[in-house]
Amino acid sequence: MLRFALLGFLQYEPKTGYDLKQTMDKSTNHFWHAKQSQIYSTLKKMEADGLVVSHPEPQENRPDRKVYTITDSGKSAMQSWLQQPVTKLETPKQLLLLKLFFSGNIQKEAIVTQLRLQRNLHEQQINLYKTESSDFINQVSSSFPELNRDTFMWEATRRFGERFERMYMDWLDETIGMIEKEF
Amino acid sequence: MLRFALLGFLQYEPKTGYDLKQTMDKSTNHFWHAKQSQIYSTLKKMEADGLVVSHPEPQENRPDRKVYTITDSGKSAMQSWLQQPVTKLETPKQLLLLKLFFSGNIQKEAIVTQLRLQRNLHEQQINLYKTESSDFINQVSSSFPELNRDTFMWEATRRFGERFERMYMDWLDETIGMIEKEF
DNA sequence: TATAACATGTAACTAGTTACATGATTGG
DNA sequence: CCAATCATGTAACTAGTTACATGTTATA
Repeated sequence: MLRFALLGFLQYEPKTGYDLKQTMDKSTNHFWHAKQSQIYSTLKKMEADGLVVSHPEPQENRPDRKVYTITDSGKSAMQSWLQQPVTKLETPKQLLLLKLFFSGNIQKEAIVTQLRLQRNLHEQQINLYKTESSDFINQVSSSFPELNRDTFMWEATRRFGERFERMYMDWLDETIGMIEKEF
Repeated sequence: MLRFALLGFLQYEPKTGYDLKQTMDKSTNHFWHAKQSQIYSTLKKMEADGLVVSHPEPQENRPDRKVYTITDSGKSAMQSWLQQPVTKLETPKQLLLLKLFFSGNIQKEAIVTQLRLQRNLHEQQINLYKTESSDFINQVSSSFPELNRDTFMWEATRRFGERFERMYMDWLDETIGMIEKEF
């Protein structure tokens, strides 16, 4: 599926594997991420499949930049993927919940410490959504008003992130409270 | 990580790969799942690593049941895993958000249809949490009061699921509303 | 009559992670 | 002087999915 994330970004403009990593880290990171090495190898396969083409851009004292451009075939693959309905729920793997599920014989204090640590992490994350992510989207939408339908969607995913973190923190607070009282 | 899910269940009683699949599907499915084939191959590796041992149980007209029992080494591996803090946030891959992120050029109606379909799926899921999951936990906790610390944790993960689905539905409703009005 | 439940697994594949290798430039 | 940024990639690995293979018994 990473290929569709990459195609999505290449629809805006040609980019290198390195650029794509930066872009993903700044934008889709909270619902789609990839390591640099996976991006490089996926781009290679995508070129073999005719979804993108690469052109080397020579540089001094650096490896050439390898700039990937989406092809017509890539564009239509992307559009048909976007049209396809998502008919199943995703049940992503959540390490913390797995650990908690089997923590019946762990001391109260250790569990509370574990959950408080998570609470801090989620608090940091919600702040990022409210500041950095929000600022970035506002900046693009005021600089490029023609992208308003795109930024609308970016904002929708940002709102999801914010709601998710809020929900997670509320659940942690509730659970920590219950453990302290009842466990 | 699947190994720890399997070890967790084997702490209660010896089980076959087939049993473990049934158990996971009924309990941890919303935060940890695996295919039957992955469970079989993971158990094999776990036996090679000394975390479990298997004993064949002959049956008539059926393949032998291969019953796995957790070893002392498996028990201590599980306990030390449970003690380890989770220090990073997980950012699981979410296909729907990825698709939505790149849906700026898709017709309004197609997006709304996509999101309404999701809404139905999440509504079904929240109902499962409120009925089946809840009933199962209540049943175990009244039949086996000695497992009350375990069922407390199961219930905590169930509440997470319920809150997650509630949040997801609220976000979908908000987003559908905004698309209908502003997009 | 067919399909679900029981019960095992292998093989081939895709996806993703970790570690390694190279090497210049810029900023603290 | 050290770390970060720029820029590419390969190799070995772990994790997970899909498809195949086998065969009985109970239920609808």
